[in-house]
Amino acid sequence: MDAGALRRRNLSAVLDLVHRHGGVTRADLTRALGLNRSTIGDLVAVLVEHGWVDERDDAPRSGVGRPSPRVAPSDTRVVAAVNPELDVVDVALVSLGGQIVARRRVDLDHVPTVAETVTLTSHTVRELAADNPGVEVLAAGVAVPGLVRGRDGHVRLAPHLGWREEPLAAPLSVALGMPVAASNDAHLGCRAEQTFGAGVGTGTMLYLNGGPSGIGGGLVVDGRPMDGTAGYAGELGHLGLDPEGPACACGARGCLEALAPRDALVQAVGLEHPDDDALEAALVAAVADEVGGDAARAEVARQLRWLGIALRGAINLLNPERIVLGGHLAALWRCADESQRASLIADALPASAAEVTIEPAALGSQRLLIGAAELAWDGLIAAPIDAVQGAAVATA
Amino acid sequence: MDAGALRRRNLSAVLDLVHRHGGVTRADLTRALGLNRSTIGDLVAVLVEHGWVDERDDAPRSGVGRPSPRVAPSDTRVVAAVNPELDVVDVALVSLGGQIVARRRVDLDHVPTVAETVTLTSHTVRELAADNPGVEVLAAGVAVPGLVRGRDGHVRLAPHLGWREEPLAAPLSVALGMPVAASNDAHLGCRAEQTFGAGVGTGTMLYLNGGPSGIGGGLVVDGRPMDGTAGYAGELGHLGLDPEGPACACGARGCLEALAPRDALVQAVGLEHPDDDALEAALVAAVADEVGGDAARAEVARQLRWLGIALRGAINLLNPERIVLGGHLAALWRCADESQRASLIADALPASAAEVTIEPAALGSQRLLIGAAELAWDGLIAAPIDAVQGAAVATA
DNA sequence: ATGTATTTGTTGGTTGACACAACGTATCAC
DNA sequence: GTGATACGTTGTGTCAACCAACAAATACAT
Repeated sequence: MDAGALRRRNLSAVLDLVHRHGGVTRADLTRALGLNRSTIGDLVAVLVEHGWVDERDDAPRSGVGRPSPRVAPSDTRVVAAVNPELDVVDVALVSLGGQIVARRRVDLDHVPTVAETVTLTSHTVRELAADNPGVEVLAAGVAVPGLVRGRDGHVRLAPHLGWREEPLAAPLSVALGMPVAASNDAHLGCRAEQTFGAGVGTGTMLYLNGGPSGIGGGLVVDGRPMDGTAGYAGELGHLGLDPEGPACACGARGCLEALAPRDALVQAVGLEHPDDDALEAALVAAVADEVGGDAARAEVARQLRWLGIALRGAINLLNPERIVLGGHLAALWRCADESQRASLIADALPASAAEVTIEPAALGSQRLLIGAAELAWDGLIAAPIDAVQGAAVATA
Repeated sequence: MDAGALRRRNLSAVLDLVHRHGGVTRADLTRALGLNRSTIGDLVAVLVEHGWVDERDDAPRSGVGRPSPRVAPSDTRVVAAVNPELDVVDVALVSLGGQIVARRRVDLDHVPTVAETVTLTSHTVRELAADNPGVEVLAAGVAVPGLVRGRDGHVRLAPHLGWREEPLAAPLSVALGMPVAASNDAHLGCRAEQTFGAGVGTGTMLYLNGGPSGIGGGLVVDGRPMDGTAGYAGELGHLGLDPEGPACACGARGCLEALAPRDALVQAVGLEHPDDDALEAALVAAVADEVGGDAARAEVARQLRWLGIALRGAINLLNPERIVLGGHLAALWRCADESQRASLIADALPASAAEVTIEPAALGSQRLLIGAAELAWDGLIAAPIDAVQGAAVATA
């Protein structure tokens, strides 16, 4: 590593801290990075000069001494976040600091193709940029419900959307004129929760998301997202738990996904196409209903049992610090009683079980877009100076 | 990160390359690290000056141009590696470069206590050092068959040895007068295979070891050992595969360890207390025996099926580049036919399954000691200059 | 044998990033 | 106000890595 790389690394570390905390004082930066005050001053000055951050005098007073200015993320630099789904393409502009600046859900009466997704996204990003004068869109990230090769953002298989072996990041990058990265939606949900949600500050974390099309997940190891060799890690839905269990869409038997499907919960509460919030509310109500809640209670207990077996394996394998549950798995968690919650990890090895905490996801429906934005920010935060000089920048 | 840290990092990177390859040319170092020739020259000079490496003219000639001297690890700097087991304390001195310089197995007629292990180790290390004049023993690493808290080398539980909540690294460090680290034996086997064995060069790797006391394992993520939050990761033996399966020593049901025990293979071939090599040979012979091999074939097939279900889950969860099998799991692999080998990963998601290769472990009975030595080298390689100035050094 | 191309080590000077010390400045407590 | 505290600012110093020019050692062609 040469001296230039050292500078890039430190600039990157400062920008990353500002991003994660949505603004920190210079004094905080000095403490967090262990660098000299004058060096921090210099680094911040470079970032200000390049337009990444602003210095403001609105930091909370923390005691005696000269107050330290707050280094705040620029509110004009944004990235685009995209999430194609069954009947909608969800697009947002997300600022440094992880705030959604603008969002538009483009409803469709059919499942989008890749080509449609590219053109729709491209139009929508331009519209959003036009509606928000002054913002610069620097890069884009896509959350895809399926297996995505991380290296080049190529979609291997998105069964839900009917996509198979389709390049996605490359054509979208051409259409938008900016760098584009794509990844699996659950991975990005995991990233979002780890950066801004229920997993803030954790080193090793496991995220499981239950959705209509199955159970996906993501892993964070030593504070960094772990995507596996090609980007396909985190498929917790396909842990084999019961050789005699029901057949799974993946071809095997007794996967967690087949044993704890969202549909079964929806049926148990008698709703049609509820969103996650509605399902959770109905489930909590049904479980609390002493008279008519038997079916719901039974299904919840059944799914919690399988979830516990899956978590046992994952905890023993990974010794995580935290497990974050999203989607219908969060709903299960919320309507479980204390003993059910305890039994979720009861069968794991005690040493590992003692250190793990389980939390429901915190970011709700913004999760995937924030995660996709994180993916887009990656390259920019890693090399903030090169990025400004080198990248194609779309300005409204 | 300041300039001093940069220097330390680069020194450390050079020393690490020399360690992993047992010697590299200066030209190789410039290519691998991307630093200037003069910088590499400087870094190597510092390491030579501090006694970590020697420069020799015995590099293989690689073509035209001035030959580059070989930077070889010092053969006098060693660490101690220790592996307490049921009826033996195995101790070795391991050089930079991963070579076992000296080894002594201290046989016992009983299971050693922690206190015995400490005194036996301490004596044996001094003896080995005395037998090898000139070597400096700089640190020690212990491979423990049980759960070890990585932070402080405290043994949470080693059922095999009857140890429970016993400090180990701390008293041994006092006895030896040098830094001591301890970790789980399967973790260290994993490290050894990843550094010098069947996993060299892999980014994400999974290691499973089958032994008389169960199935353990280790993980490597992005080229670095992944120990989990407290050091208990890698317990692949306790993936729950069958809710109706046999009870496991851990208290749960249907763990891989309970479904594919070494004992069952030993029984199937009718041996008593064979070592891994003997078991493997007998198993291969029995499976090839058309007349009398039915019992062995059946048990091998049964265990391979369960191993496949476990690997399915692990592959889907981690998308590893390589899976390394040790102990009786390697024996299973060696006597499996092509179709059985293929079916091991057949049920995993195709995208992940396509990228993974399975290999039997390569380092045999040296694995644990080499891994324990790696643990000891960690701190020294991370800060080679500070280590020499600061550490207590035992000289023969 | 000789010369040329190629690769690498060596040397002295230069650049750049961060540290340090001294000083200036803004707040709090009294 | 006054002192204590904490922090930003400025100029100087140090150290690590780079660079360019040169020297050395090999392979290969003639």
